[in-house]
Amino acid sequence: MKIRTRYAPSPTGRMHVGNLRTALYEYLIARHEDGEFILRIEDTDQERFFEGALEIIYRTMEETGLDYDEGPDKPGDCGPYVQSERVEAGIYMEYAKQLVEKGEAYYCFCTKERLESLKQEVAGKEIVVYDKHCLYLSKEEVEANLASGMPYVIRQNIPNEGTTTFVDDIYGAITVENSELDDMILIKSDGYPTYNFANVVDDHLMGITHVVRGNEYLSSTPKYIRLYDAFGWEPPVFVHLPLITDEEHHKLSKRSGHSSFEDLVEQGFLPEAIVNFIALLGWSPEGNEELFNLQQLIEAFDYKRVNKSPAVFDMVKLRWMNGEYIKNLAFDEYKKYAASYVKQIFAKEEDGLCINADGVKFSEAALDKIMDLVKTRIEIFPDIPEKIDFLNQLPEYDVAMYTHKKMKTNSENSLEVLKETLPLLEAQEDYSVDALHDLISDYIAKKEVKNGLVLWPLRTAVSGKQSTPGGAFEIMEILGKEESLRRIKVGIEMLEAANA
RNA sequence: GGCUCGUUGGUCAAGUGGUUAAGACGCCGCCCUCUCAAGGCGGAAUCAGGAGUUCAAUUCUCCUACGAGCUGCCA
Repeated sequence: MKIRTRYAPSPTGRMHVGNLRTALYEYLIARHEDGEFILRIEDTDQERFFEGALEIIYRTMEETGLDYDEGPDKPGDCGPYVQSERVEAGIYMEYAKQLVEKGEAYYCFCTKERLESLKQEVAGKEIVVYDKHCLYLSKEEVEANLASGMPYVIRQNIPNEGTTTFVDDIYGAITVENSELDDMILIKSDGYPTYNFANVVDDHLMGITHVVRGNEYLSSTPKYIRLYDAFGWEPPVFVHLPLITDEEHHKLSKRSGHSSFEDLVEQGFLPEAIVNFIALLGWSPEGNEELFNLQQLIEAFDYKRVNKSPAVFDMVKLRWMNGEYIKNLAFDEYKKYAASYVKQIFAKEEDGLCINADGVKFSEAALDKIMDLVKTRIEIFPDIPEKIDFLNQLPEYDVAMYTHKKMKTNSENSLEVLKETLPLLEAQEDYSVDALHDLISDYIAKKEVKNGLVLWPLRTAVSGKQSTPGGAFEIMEILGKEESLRRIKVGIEMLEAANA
């Protein structure tokens, strides 16, 4: 039989990474076996409905590459794919009534007040166990209540004796006492089904073979099993996933900065890297490889290798992985993301040219060089500005920076090097890296000193920073002759003042 | 409180009744090097605790501890 999985989010906001991983695994399980993957919108909670959430879902599926075969915007044979539309079609009520007729469910007219009175406090928490009060209403009473328009819900009738067992493909056999299972509500008083009910009905009607969902449903799954049994339906394969936590081993929260896919993208992470990273949270491939694109994940994904224990969402490793993806990006692709971060450091932009605080103009080619320099040195795009800010303006730096023990430089020999190279650089027209390299190498060779003795002062003068992406030649090439010379002269003045 | 699930280095994790208990991130060191990265090489670091089964348990069983989830007219 062909595998069919579904991703069934509620449109309540941004897509949480836990949900995204569930969607990913559902997608992967289906695609690995050449099966079908469908999208179903579970908007049965009218209060939590969030305006734009549907668009977020579509966009996220698009950006992550999780294409589905059927969904609200891709009609198939099992529509509609939005639960509120299915409510209008009367689907859930019809099935609920079937259950009532079978005695597997019943109308409940209990008021809020009565339910309140059932509340008990245990260990600081309020819990309600429904007492099946309305199960014992006579048929006449029920008819009369319904006729009078009294509000009602429909509840599942679970016996107080016996046990219910199901087998989860990851966690194995799970058994619970029926007496532990509450008579959960199937149809709410507004006529909408609860998640619990709609899920079972839709999964069956849509031919879902593998139900993949978070661990938090593990302990309520026996109730679903009883629903399948009550209908006489074959239950699907259940695949429950371990949860994802923050560094404190708590459920991911908004505060921790990794709560949603969109947050991550806004922080400068690439969708592909996010997908790759979350795929490895709760699942591992057979080999040692860790970098997988979606296609490779489809091939490698054997859901039997999903593990049981919760996983911490490690931002540090995500950053590393994102850096790997950035390094592997083709330059043109990389440029699309990086350009705005490079441009933002400059004072202004005129006629497509970036102009720095001192009026130095940077060509398109110079910008490309900057981006290239920074490509292997960042993990996320927002890392760029602070690495190249010195290009906008020579920072105020301490002369002490010219003194470097390992380079064997000090303020005296640094001054000497700058003064000696200045005329050479003034005479030089070609400021390409290669040409500068030849020029200075020649000077170094004649002077018979180590590279560092010359290049450290030059790089310092031209950048004013302890560390920079690229070396003296690269920086001079980008700054151009005029600005490079100006900065070297500034260095000479500083050193002369210090040595005086 | 009850129920359910989980526990291999700081983190992601492989693995098995007998192994020197993989690999990755991070950390540390070395090499390369004009700085920072990248790259290369190396290092420290793990089977929650206790019983039992067994010739042998990280692996099987039980208990304890700890953690998480559920216990909604939320999903």
